[in-house]
This record gives sequence, structure tokens and C-alpha cells, in this order.
Amino acid sequence: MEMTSKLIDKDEDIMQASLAMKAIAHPLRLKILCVLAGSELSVQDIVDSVGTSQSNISQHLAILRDKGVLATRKDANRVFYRIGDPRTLKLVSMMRDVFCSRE
Amino acid sequence: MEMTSKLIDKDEDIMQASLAMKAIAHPLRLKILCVLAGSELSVQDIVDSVGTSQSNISQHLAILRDKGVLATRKDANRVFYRIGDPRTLKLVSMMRDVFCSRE
DNA sequence: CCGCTAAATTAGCAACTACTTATATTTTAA
DNA sequence: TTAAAATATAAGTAGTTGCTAATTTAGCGG
Repeated sequence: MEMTSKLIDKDEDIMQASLAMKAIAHPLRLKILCVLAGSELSVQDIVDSVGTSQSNISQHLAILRDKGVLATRKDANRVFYRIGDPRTLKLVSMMRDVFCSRE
Repeated sequence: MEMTSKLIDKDEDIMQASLAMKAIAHPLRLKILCVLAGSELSVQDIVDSVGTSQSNISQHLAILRDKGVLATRKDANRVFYRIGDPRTLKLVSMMRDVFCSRE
């Protein structure tokens, strides 16, 4: 079985995992993901929740969308974002278990 | 209880989590962590396992050490590294569950 | 002391990131 | 058709990252 030697041993998996983490490892992007955890939201909703410029949010959304983390739906002149990759959702929820203070 | 709204809601926790992920979200550093999962290793062992220059490995080890991810032990003229932060160990093992292909 | 090995540090640089400001696109509403 | 709102894109730039090559530090054996 050889379970103890390496945690991940395929270079391809290493690459995949580190790309995914890189997409998430930014305070604004992580906050976007946390805000989107419950429901889909329009860009303006996200701007209001997260708190930076519309342009900046839009650029971070594009990064997450292009990497397949977020999916979008257009309704009239608004665009709604949601977490489209179940692995990311799981990853973010695991982050909470590991890093969040409890009270 | 309000469980569904946000996954992580404290900005401080967001910061902590994204800093931790940033440290890990690099192919060489993730590989180092995977190699160190089972046992402590000397720098030269890590260089051999991971495969880049000694200088490069040393710099990545310094990053991980300075962020509290790795701990060190010196023996004669060699330095042994191990994963010193249990949260990181848990995080990397969770990464495997989420991202690794199974056969 | 000297030479050898292991590891860390430094300097320099190309590439990339994250932001700001400004502009463009799309859609609705008057 | 024009104005306004929502979103995206573009351009410019300061700051950061990741590497290489060269040097330095430290411990060991002769």
C-alpha cells in the first residue's frame, strides 16, 4: 500500500492542486468565494459585500471564472456569479475548518 | 445560528487562510510538503526528491520556515526539515482528497 | 590550519500581480 | 434616441515573485 511516504506523488496532481490554491489564495478572491457560498449574487452585490472598486472585483471575478471556479448567468443587464466547481466549494469549507477561529 | 450566508465571515480569518494558502500554492513548495509528509528530511534529500537547484530549494524552505509551516533541526552540518504546523499537514492531506486522481 | 560538504544568503533580473483610472459595451427606461 | 446603470476591458504602473549564478557561512575530517 505504501501510505506514509508522500502525500501527493503525481506531478500532475501537484500542478492541479497548486493552480487551484493559487486562484483562491488572495484575500479578495477568498472573500468573494465565501460570500458566494450560500447563494448566487450579482456583481454589484459582490462589490457591496466585499468592498473594493467595481473594476477590481470584475477583474478578480474574471480570474475565477476563467479558471472554472465560478459560473455565470446573465439576466437583463446584470450578471450573476455562483461557485461552479464543487471541489472549490469543498476546499473553501475545509479552509474554514482548519483556519477559522470558533467561539 | 445563520449557517448558510457566508463560509468565513471574519476578515482576520480570511487573511490568515489566504496567507497560508499562498505559502503552499506553489508547485515546488507543495511538492516539498508532500515529500515531508512522512518524515523529516535534510535539505539535500529534498533537493534530490524535488529536483531543482540547492539554492532554489533553500529559498523555498526559508519561505515555509519563516511562515511557521516548517520546523528545523540541525545535526552536524546538515539541517533537517519537518512539517511543524499541524494545520498545514491537515490542509495538504485535504488537498489530496480533493484534487488527486485515484486509481 | 586546509579542503570538503551542506546549507544559506545575496544580487540581479525577467515575469507576473494587483491595483487605479479611464473607456467601452450592453441593457433598460424615459 | 438619449441617459443612466451594470459590467467588462484596456492601459499604465508599483510592487512582488521566482529563478540563476555567485558568494558566504558553518561543521567536519585530515
